[in-house]
Amino acid sequence: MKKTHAVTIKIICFTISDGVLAAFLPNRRIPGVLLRERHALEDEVGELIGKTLGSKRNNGFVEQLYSVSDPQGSGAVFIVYYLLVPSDYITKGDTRDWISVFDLQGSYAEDQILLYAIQRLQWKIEYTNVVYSLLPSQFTLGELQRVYEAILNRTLDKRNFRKKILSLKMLKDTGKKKTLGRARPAEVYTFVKRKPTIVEIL
Amino acid sequence: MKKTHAVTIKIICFTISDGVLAAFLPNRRIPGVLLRERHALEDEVGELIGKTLGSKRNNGFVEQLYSVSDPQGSGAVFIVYYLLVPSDYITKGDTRDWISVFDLQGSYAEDQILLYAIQRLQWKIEYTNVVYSLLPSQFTLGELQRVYEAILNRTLDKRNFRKKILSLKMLKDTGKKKTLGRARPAEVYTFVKRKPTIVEIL
DNA sequence: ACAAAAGTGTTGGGCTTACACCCATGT
DNA sequence: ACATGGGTGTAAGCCCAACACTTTTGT
Repeated sequence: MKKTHAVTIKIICFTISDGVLAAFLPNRRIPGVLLRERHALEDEVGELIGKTLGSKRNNGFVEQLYSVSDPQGSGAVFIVYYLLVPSDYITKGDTRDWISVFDLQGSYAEDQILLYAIQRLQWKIEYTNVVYSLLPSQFTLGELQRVYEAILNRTLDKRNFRKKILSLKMLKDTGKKKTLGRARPAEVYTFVKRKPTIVEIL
Repeated sequence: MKKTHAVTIKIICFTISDGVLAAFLPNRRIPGVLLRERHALEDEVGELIGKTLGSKRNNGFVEQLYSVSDPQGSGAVFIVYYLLVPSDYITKGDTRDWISVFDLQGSYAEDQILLYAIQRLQWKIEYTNVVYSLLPSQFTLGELQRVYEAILNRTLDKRNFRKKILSLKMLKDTGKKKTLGRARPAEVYTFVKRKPTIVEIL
């Protein structure tokens, strides 16, 4: 009686593309790889990211969602992660493989997993700084707000947003300014820490 | 090149014993079983609960914590759960295997996992009704409050606690009264739902 | 000059916290 | 009668949500 199992790692890659939260779903499936023998989960996650996104570096935020066994009874185990990458980081894959997640209707098998991943992400950005992994190192408060709005799928009040973010001391003012389009230049900020950090809600 | 792995399910059993949050840790280890081939995770979780606690029924709340691969590089995978059981439900195992969790000092290998499990549990009881699985079907507000205090490891204000709990509409007043020790009899309540439910925080 | 995004304060309501005394029973 | 836990209300502070106008630039 053997007790070994095929273990598959699946990763939902999120990015913000054209101001919209999108997930990488070629053929409408969440990409996965079999965990090789004598390999650690974290290493394989890195492998899979490289394979699907065409990049070896991994500076995005990764979080494990949960593990499930195959409902068909094969005994196969799936371990699901999600990942945040800035859109300019993507070098591989068809643009059409990126699905705007708030369009999906629950009609595909894996949509429940996606919906759960979105919820987890929405919770996470409320009390951590993980959005750093969706932004370039320098950005404006407007750009940051648009990232939050894309993930939360609703508009936010500009003044309240700024008050809250600045009170959390997540950001550092560079003193520089940046002009986008034909409008007043905006103050440029960077994140104090580019590592996942729980920010005090006071 | 085979791609199969030993998958071990581990369960941290929590209970409230003498007003203290305790975990079942025989030999100071988190109990586990190897996942058998062609078996689903949930079934094996039930098995493990029966084996370790000596009961086939499982009416406790179970939640998956996360999965890790063996840091030694063996490729083994561990999937960790935690479970809430009322203390009178336990029929097997030495009383001394139940460790008061706020006594532990991080000196054992698995203490980090335990600390994380406690944190998850603390979060969970703040916005769900899962404490039902630590209580008999009928109980007083005082008993409920002592469960919360045991898990959160701090005292709570009696009046504020009652206001909050009652406003959440988790409980149903039975009209009955129950007297504990030499004191005024207390109103007896039951949970409206004995299934995990997210309660509105308004 | 005008369009477009940046920047800036105040107010009201709701929630959370802190806090002290009387009540009903068992011994 | 006294010890024990049950039961109750109010006030202050804090956080969140709503809301409108001026500023600076590009065209």
